[in-house]
Amino acid sequence: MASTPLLSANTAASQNCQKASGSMENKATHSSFSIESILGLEQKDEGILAAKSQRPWIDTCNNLDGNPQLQLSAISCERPLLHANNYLMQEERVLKCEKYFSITEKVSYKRELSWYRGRRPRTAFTRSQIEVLESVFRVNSYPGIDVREELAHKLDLDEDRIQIWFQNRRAKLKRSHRESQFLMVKNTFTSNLLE
Amino acid sequence: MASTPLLSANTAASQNCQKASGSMENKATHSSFSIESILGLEQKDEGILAAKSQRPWIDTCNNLDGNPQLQLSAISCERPLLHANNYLMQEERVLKCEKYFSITEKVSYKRELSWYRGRRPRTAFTRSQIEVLESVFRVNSYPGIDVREELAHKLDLDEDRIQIWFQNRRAKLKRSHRESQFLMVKNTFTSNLLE
DNA sequence: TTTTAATGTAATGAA
DNA sequence: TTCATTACATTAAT
Repeated sequence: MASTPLLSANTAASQNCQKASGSMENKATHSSFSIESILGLEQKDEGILAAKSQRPWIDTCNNLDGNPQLQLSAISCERPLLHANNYLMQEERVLKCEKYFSITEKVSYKRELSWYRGRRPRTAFTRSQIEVLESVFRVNSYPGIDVREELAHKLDLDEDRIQIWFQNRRAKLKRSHRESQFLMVKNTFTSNLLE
Repeated sequence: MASTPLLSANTAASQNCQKASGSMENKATHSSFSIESILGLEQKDEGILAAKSQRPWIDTCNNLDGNPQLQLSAISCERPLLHANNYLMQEERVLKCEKYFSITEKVSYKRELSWYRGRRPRTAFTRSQIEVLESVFRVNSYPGIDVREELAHKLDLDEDRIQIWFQNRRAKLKRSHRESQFLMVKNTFTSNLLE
């Protein structure tokens, strides 16, 4: 086992490209990588000051405290900075903010945290909601805005949730198709070898 | 919950316009939609001939038996049927299948089970592998594809394992921070009560 | 029992 | 929109 902790690497190659998960081409530059590429590039820009809120679930914070500083600091970091220092600072800020919530407004500690992380709390669809969505998906995997609005109303969900659900569902279908295609090819290939 | 499956809708409005995600204007025509708009458009294309199997560890089954029936029944079910009946049937099939394995090929009954359950056998990282992973994690908890490939090569692991490990490691870090923060809140709260 | 590898999927951003 | 990747909840192996 190589005991070199991979931290002594160096030289060049500071690209941040992400490989397509599941593809096996491009072993290009399998040589070494720089410290900079590990600590990587934090070229995270801040597209702050957007006009309309892209994160409606954060707005609930507005009537809970009069300290915009807290929201900004919590929202501004797109990438949740999980490494040591920044991460802790982040958490502390969230904590301070939490003091401004009343008991009743405080849904749960975890939920607040994810809010201030700037990420929408994960929606848990009910079984019946899934059933309806699936039944619609079977006949139309590309519902227009009208269908989505109708679904949103009938299922008591945001239209955005519907849209995202169909996007993810299409991705899942595509994945499963890829999978079955692969198996077919593989089986054909191996059976050709055997006969 | 509305039990009407939304398939009985009707009349007009068959546009397929996509709303800008995140905007909340234009509630135009929030009325109903036609069957045609649901059934519509099935313009499914298939980007076929994609490369990699999503469950490569199942492929090893090929050289262990000449009974594709077993593989098919095992693979075809996405959710590995964890409830009573199906699960038991599954186990019996695995047992029968196992007769075809030679001693050397038979790793362990449990391992076979997890294969046929469609779940990857749990990877047991060595201590030295963990050490390297941890040392990299300390400086960068979001390694790019280049770093992951490098790690995979040096540690003799699949790149997928590296990726999953970092995902779980990030989740663990988050959890521990949550917990310590929670303790801090509780302590602050109680000490405020006491003074 | 606890820890953690593996899985499924909602959410996000880039192209 | 797709696509890759993330967070997060859950399952299950150790």
